[in-house]
Amino acid sequence: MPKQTYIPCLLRLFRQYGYDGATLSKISEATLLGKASLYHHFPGGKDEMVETVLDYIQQWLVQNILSALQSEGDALTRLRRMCECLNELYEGGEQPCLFAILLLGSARDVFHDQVKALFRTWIDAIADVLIGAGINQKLARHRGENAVIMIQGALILSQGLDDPSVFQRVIQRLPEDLCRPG
Amino acid sequence: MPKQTYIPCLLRLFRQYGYDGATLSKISEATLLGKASLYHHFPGGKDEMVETVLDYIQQWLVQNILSALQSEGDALTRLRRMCECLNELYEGGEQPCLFAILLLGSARDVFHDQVKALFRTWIDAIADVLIGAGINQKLARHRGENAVIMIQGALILSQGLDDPSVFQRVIQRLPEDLCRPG
DNA sequence: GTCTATATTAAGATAGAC
DNA sequence: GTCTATCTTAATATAGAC
Repeated sequence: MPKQTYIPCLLRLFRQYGYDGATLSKISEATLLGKASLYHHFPGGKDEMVETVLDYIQQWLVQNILSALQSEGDALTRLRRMCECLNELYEGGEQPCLFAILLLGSARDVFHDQVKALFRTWIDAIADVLIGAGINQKLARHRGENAVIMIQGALILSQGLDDPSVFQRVIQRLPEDLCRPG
Repeated sequence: MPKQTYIPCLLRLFRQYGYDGATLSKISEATLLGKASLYHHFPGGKDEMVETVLDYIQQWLVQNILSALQSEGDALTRLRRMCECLNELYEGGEQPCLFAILLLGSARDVFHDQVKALFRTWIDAIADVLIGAGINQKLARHRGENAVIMIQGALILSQGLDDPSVFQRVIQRLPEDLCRPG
């Protein structure tokens, strides 16, 4: 099987156990591949697996989140489409964000630049929608950051309270919060 | 030295490397204690070290955060005092939150109940301040959650963008945001 | 592309001397 | 309370057959 096959499985493992906790043994078991086979697909080991998953998420971000933000309709509609995408990505708040996991594990330095770039892209895309809706540039930038902050925070608290309704409530109200005047 | 001596060092290590990344070798090096000495102080190994640090943070939370929230003055003043405490705890946004680290590592299940209880206590204390300021119970509860969400999210994004000013901006505006009418 | 087998290193943990 | 030395297990990684 081509290595793309294993991306969903790898994503699941890294989200469940974190970077350090997702051992090759667990990965071998979950993918039904021997360790040697894993190194055939990913010569760089676990780091290359994470890179591959991050590349996949970047693609997904462009084709879903950014696509929603640049779609037809007014700002509110587009932000709502983004939130529908997020609900899928994070499985209704039951799955954590890989970015946060990578930032809080021992491999922070390895993936930091890529995560930073992804955060920037995402924030800029939200800010652009708000600027298009007549909000001034500085405020739009802050609200773009706030959107990501609310999403990341809601995911943490949903995990912490073991209650995905926290995430649900946040993404329900987020689009209108972002569009509110001044 | 009594084991309390090593708590700040352990907290620093767990925040820097995460639960899985903070190995006994690193801990041994940082504390200047041999591994056998570490097991003398913490017979339960790394889990007991984390428990000890969590107990310390719980104490700190009661004596600083909760104390600020239950101090003299109006709601706005008390929430500002809380934010001053948070600025200290998270070193201006440069340090991540241990709760998030534990929730996103492989030891999630071990510490989940304690982290959950700490989140609940914190949220309840914020909600009580807002109820005292005339905000209705359900809204106060949501705003208490939102406060923790904003703080956790701001810490993640500060790490991600490598820019603590994100956290600074959030805790600056948080008290007034929480107190705003309806 | 996958396997078995194995090498190498590091992690968690303990025994027993001082 | 701390040490040296050691043990056991597990983690990353590779060699070489099929």
